Amino acid sequence: MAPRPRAAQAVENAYQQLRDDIVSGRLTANQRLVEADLTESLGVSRATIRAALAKLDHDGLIVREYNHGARVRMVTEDEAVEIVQARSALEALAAHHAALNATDEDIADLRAIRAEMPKLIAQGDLLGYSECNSRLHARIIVASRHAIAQRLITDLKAQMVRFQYRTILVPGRSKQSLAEHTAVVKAIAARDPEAAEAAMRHHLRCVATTLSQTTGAQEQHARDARQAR
Amino acid sequence: MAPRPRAAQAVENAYQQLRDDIVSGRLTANQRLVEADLTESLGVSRATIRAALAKLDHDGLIVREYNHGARVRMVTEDEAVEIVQARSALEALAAHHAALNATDEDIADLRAIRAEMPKLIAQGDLLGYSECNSRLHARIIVASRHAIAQRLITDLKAQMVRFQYRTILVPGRSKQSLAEHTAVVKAIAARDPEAAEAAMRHHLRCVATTLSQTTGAQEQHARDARQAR
DNA sequence: GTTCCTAATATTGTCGCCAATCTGATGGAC
DNA sequence: GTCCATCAGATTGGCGACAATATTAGGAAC
Repeated sequence: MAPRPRAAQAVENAYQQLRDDIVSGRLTANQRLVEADLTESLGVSRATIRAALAKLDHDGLIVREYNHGARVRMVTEDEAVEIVQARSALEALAAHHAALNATDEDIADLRAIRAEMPKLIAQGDLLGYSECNSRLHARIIVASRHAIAQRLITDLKAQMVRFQYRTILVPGRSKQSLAEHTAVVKAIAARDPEAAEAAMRHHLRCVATTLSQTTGAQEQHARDARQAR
Repeated sequence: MAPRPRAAQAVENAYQQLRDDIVSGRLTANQRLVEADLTESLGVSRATIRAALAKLDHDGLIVREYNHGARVRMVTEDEAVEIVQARSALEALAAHHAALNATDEDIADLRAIRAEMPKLIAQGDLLGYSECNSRLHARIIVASRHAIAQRLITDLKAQMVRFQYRTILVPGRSKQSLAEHTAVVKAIAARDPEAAEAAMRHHLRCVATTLSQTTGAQEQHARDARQAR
């Protein structure tokens, strides 16, 4: 029952370190991850590196081929769009179930989170808004009581980290986003599954569209950074 | 480019062996998987066992807790229903994209597979029908050209192995299933995304309902087999 | 000059061992 | 008789070394 500090987890540390390096872009796309090198740079054994690589493979952040080692698997813009589409399908499902299963406490929380959003937009704190956005989505999924959807969406979001602030930076997007979120919360509070599902689907379709439109300079940048094995 | 027989992969063998043991039910629910025991029974080293357990964890077939080892994670009926619901959302997405992206060859394949189904039902070969069913679904996903949906659905199906023949055994279900599949193929062939999505959603909703109805004697059996740590 | 074969190197796959941690039991104190 | 501390057994976490495989460089034959 105790929190259990349980520090000094070698694999967890190595995993987090590598994950940060990939997400932050310190490791470029398709870059090879040689286990011996990681052993030296991270100061842990190869078995530990190997376990960490297995977790990164699980997250879809790297690809491993037999006897060929691991390479950084940078998500392309096209894949990001596909991920948002898949999230759309799953979060619509979650919204549906949230409308069916939400408790009064769930709904109070959702309303509280949504109420924060206009303030953050007014302050121009887009980073804070994006974080608030994530919290709202996460809370809806919890309210849905749908464990499978929760797990899948969490996994998908892990692969989207590189794009998490992309859409909200588009001018005018934040206000539209707020309206969409409001509609979702309202439908769940009204315990209308169909409306909640439709509102969430609409919201994420807009996100996908916005994401597609940013596919220009960014894609060029990705090509520049790419390097052969 | 060569197929590369590449046999005698220790981890792959151990993984397949354990996977079969779990799927077939030779390993009961919540049973502990002690690495030392597996080392002896499978005749491979602990590092190999460990890698195999990581893959099984990735598949969701076992759960691993820190310093507590691994236990068999038998999917319950309730979770199976959730998995079908998530598949429904994702396969509806795939059907939508299949209608958008299918080539003439894709459609010809889909029609060919669908044409096999009535024969198998007439012969009473429900196992063959179930296999044909899987092939049709898989072919639709390939035709969708949606890599993310394909990966997620494949992962979900891996967790459903224990229930793969459950629904088709329900009397009268096979004929209904055939009609549903026919509607999906027809909508994709007509390149009507909305209709394809709706048909697939309807089909999997029926599967989920059928699965829920079988939740009785089976669930009792699961409770009996359960054992403490 | 090109191509194919061979060998050297680099990298991953697998193994056995020791340390850290958790579980359960035993024994003493109240 | 009950409860808590201590200790022994069991099990996993982490490490270094060896074997298997792929990549690459070099040289010989045509």
